[in-house]
Amino acid sequence: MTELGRPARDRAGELGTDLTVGADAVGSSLALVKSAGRVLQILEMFDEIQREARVSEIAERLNFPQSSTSVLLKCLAQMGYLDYDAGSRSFLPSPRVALLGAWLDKGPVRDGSLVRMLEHLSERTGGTVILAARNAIFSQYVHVLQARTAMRFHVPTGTRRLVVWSATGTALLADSPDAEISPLVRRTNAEAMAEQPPIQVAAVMANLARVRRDGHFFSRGLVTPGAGSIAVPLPKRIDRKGRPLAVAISGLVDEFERREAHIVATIQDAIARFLVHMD
Amino acid sequence: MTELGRPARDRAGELGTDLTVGADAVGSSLALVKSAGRVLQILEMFDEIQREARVSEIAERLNFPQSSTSVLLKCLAQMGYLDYDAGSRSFLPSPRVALLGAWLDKGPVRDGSLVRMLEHLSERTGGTVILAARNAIFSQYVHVLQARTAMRFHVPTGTRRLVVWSATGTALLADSPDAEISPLVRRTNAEAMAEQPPIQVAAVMANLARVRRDGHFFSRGLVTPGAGSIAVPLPKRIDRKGRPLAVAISGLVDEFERREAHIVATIQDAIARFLVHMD
DNA sequence: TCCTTTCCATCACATATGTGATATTTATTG
DNA sequence: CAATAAATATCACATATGTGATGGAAAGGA
Repeated sequence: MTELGRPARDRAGELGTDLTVGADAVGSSLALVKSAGRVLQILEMFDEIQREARVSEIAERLNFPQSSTSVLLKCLAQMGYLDYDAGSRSFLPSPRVALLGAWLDKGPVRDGSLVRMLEHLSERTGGTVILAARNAIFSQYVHVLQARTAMRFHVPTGTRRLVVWSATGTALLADSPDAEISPLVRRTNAEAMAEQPPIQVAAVMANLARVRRDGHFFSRGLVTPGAGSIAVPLPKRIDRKGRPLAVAISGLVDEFERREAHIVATIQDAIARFLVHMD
Repeated sequence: MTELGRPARDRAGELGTDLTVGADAVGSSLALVKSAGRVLQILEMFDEIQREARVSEIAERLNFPQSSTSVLLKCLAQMGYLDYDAGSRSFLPSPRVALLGAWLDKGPVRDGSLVRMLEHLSERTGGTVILAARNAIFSQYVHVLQARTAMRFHVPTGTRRLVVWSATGTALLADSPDAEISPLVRRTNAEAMAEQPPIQVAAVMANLARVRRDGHFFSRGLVTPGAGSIAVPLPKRIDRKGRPLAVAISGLVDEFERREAHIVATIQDAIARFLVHMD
């Protein structure tokens, strides 16, 4: 049987250690087609470690059984999506995957300036840096740079939060017309009710008002107790199709209380500096 | 130049119509894990059409059963790799996939100048433009721009040719030490013998000598009768890890006979113009 | 509006896939 | 060079997945 409970490394104890924030990433029930999800998890894992890896490491990191991992990797290599180095018995994404999503963005995503901006933010703030996009009723973390501090929240790529009730989600909704909000909240309450107490439209609207007024949104443990997130909507047109994107920095709420102004300034400066040259 | 024997499916009638060149792309026996391959085929298909698509179209293009396609696409959307637009019932890769392979190349692949070069070649020559990388005993077509002419060979992305016996393969091997060739030919004969008569080391070496001397290799129906390909090795360092890549233009062998010098010049000019600024 | 056509979701069975256990291979150590 | 440890491949079964068939929903036409 699969182990649905969180593995031991996730025991968050008392804020004294590495908090792993809930990751419904891709696994479990979300994957109607198991290996479909795994393929992409593997590619995303490489995105994170940026070097070759061997079967055992991949199996361990992603919590796949070793035997399945072995078969899947071999298959991906045969198809030419991974290169296999027999000497080191290690795998690495082939040039073929580099082209997979390339056409999607002629702008900052493709030329790397968006990623550079995220790296810059990571260095400057030390916090967890998150790039989020909307997916149905969720804000999904599309790219995550883990925090550099000793005490940190670990947030896997692919993590999802309710778009109407999270820092990144609020930022993503900043440009949506008011008329869409209320139906969205209803839908959210309908679909995600089991896990959350119902969300109030008024509260969501209040958050939206703030992000629209201030240009950023500070969530004080909106989702994860102890965690603060400062989210900022990215300019439209970052994505080729104009889909909204948002950045957020996450860290300890107490620390972020104090540094709020500075962090906001850092983010906005970074956006201005790194994302100017859009076609 | 000897002409290799080949399976019946390549015997393409009288050259009067659109020849579909054999595509062992990803399907069939190659996919030890069916849906793993399909996921990537889907992403590659979007790369080709560069717009949203609906279930039926995707199923048709890729020859997947509609029911399976439906489930798989829904799953990918749930995981956030595709965006689903309920209005048009269409799917499109999300920004999440744009980042998948981005880290692999800081250079021409990532910033798009490689792709621009390929597009340029497509416009200038009208032929099928192929980017190939090595995968075990194969040269695999990593990116393909279909020809613009009425009479054309259709070559799917993912197609594989023997690296020791194809235009792109010969170009890929140009920088390999001689000592590697003979074992590679033996391995090829061992693994692919059933489909091909044995390949002679001497013939391969002769081809290599030509590509090294001329900087390009013209295959006159080496694999596909009626098709000519002119392949040129790309400079090392295009790929971050220094893996070899090659471009090729394919078309009618008779026409290419005449245009050979011009096409070679066009390719080499394009390489010089588009791929100069490598880090 | 109703009829026709196209497109998609769903079902239940046949089958491909995932997995724990185990064998095999490769690396490490004495 | 054994002997041990680590890593990966393989096997056979349990199970998740793929699929043709079917019905329902949306789009198009009269």
